[in-house]
Amino acid sequence: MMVESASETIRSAPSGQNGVGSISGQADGSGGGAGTVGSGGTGRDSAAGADSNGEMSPAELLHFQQQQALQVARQFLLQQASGLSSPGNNDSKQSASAVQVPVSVAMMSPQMLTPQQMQQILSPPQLQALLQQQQALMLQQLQEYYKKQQEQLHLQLLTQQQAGKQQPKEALGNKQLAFQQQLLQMQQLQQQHLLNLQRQGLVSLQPSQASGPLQTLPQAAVCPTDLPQLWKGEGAPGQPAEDSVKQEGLDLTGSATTATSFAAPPKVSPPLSHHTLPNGQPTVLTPRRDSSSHEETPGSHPLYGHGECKWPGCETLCEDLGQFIKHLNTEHALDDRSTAQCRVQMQVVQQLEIQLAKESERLQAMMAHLHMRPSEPKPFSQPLNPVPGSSSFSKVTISAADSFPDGLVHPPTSAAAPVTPLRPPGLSSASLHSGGPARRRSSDKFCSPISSELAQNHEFYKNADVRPPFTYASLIRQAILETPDRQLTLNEIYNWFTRMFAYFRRNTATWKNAVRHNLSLHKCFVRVENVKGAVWTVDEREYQKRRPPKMTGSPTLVKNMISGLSYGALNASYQAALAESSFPLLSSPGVLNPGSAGSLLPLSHDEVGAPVEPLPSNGSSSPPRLSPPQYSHQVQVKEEPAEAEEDRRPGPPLGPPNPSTAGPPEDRDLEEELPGEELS
DNA sequence: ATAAACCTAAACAAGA
DNA sequence: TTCTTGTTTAGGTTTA
Repeated sequence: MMVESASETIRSAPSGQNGVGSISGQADGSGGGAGTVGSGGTGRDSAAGADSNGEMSPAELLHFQQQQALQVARQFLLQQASGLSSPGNNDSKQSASAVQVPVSVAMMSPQMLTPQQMQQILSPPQLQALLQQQQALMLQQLQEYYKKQQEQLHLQLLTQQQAGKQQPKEALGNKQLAFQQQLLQMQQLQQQHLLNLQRQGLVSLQPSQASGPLQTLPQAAVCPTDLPQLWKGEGAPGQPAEDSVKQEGLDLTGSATTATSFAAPPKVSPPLSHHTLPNGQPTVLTPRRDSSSHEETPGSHPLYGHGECKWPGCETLCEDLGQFIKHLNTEHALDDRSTAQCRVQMQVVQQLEIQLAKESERLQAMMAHLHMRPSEPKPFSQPLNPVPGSSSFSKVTISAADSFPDGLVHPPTSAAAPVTPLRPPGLSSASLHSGGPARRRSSDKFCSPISSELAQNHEFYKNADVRPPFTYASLIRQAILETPDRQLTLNEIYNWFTRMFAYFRRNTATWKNAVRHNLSLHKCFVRVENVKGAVWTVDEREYQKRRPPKMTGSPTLVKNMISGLSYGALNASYQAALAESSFPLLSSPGVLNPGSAGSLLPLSHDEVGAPVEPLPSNGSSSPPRLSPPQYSHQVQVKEEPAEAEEDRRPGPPLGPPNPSTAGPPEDRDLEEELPGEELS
């Protein structure tokens, strides 16, 4: 930071006194002490306005993200349901990094949100951003999760063998020891067990139709009863059954324990635990028999993609399908480990379903509350239902040998699948892609077209008290560029903010200060003196200059963008980029039609992310701050003084969401550019 | 761990 | 004197 301002810091202000400590608070009182408090750690962004609002707590934010994640998960589920039936599809989809999102989702836990936050959640831009973020996050989580799962599985398996059904992993330590001792015996037992399983019916279970997510589990969970029994016989070195509870997720064996285990309800998500084990139904294991199943699918295999084995936690590289099959048969043969993994997978799926159901419910309630009728209660319910592909994963997936692999949570690699997310009626298509939690600057980083985003969600921002996911700088720039003259007085900028965003109708002191601060701080904003005052213009070159560093080449971003589900977003981005680069005004809805750009879709991240530089940025020395704007347009200083009035109101009681929207159509400039804006 | 980009708060100065 | 506009600092958060 110093750096930037440094150059200009020549100022010789006698600031000595101000120094640090002046605690005086003449300010608007909103932020009494240092901002510290208000912003509360992480969640800050959304809290931006938090000073007074202060609604978003870190936890809430987290929840928010989780919600988004669920959404993503749901989408994946839907996708699977719809197209997946054909294994082939999978392959194609897998092109991108296989994102196994769902799992991560399963690990999330719900929390409460305040109405306001909900609004935020629904904000298109935020949603979009959130989705993107979530994807990246999920990838990581998934990987980690798988690893852990595997480890746990292993341990648990061992444990179980030793102790018998009820043993919880807690005792792992002991169990391990015991395990070592009895390892041999165990193996033998295992073999027997496996044989039994095979006999019993590795055949898959029929996807029973579960009306609710939960039901699915029980049956699906099925694990061969015999197994437990066998293990039981072994007698484990004392392990209290109590612990079992903790395992919830992994409680594979559970079934054996059946009754007992149930007794102790898992703390977290009750449903899960019990799902595990219905009476022995061989189902689970079935899948494993991969060998047979794969063979069936000619050119591809659900567990094979991108040259590597998709078995949870495996990732072994296989040159071709043949090799993969071989690998599958050797490494993932029907053994205890594979079995356990299957069970885990089952659990994962079940958890996801449950979680999804819960979150869906909540989402619906939220949307209903916000008057945004989710036209899709069905979406998720579907998954739960016995829909062919997706529906109750647990059952279907697992049971059917073939489906099984697929059932593995790996989500169809997003990228490919054109997701048709559910969009709240009220939101524009653009909103869809918008993930959510978008960090405010995200848009900036993504070079996302603020203009397009704004154009498309104009109404939304105008009416919803949601903080726009753009930086002050980008907003200011947008405001300025939207005018014919490409110049605005400070007051006009203020007006633009309040007119365009409901959010900025509050806490005026705060954001206005921020606006002024940004104008002064960023070189891209050039102040031009006029007889009647001064106007601010944008030095596009400078503006563009500051972006590259952030955005370029961030693998993560790229990933996110690719896997970003909605290519709609890409389209929007692209369009916006174009619009921004060439003619900001183009951003008007009519011009930028998402649909039309469909063909452009296949952009590389680079294209999308790369800063659009309309100007021959030779990167040469950027003229110091006051250098004349190099923006193509000559800046002609306006004569007319800004009309100040309207905004002065400290907090224009926009109380209600619909506020002034109709608002002060003060700026004629704007209206010209964004016709229809005032319409609603 | 660090730097960069952002954000918020706040002190000040100049001018109306 | 008060308010607006600008400029700077400072400190905190997030992200790469």
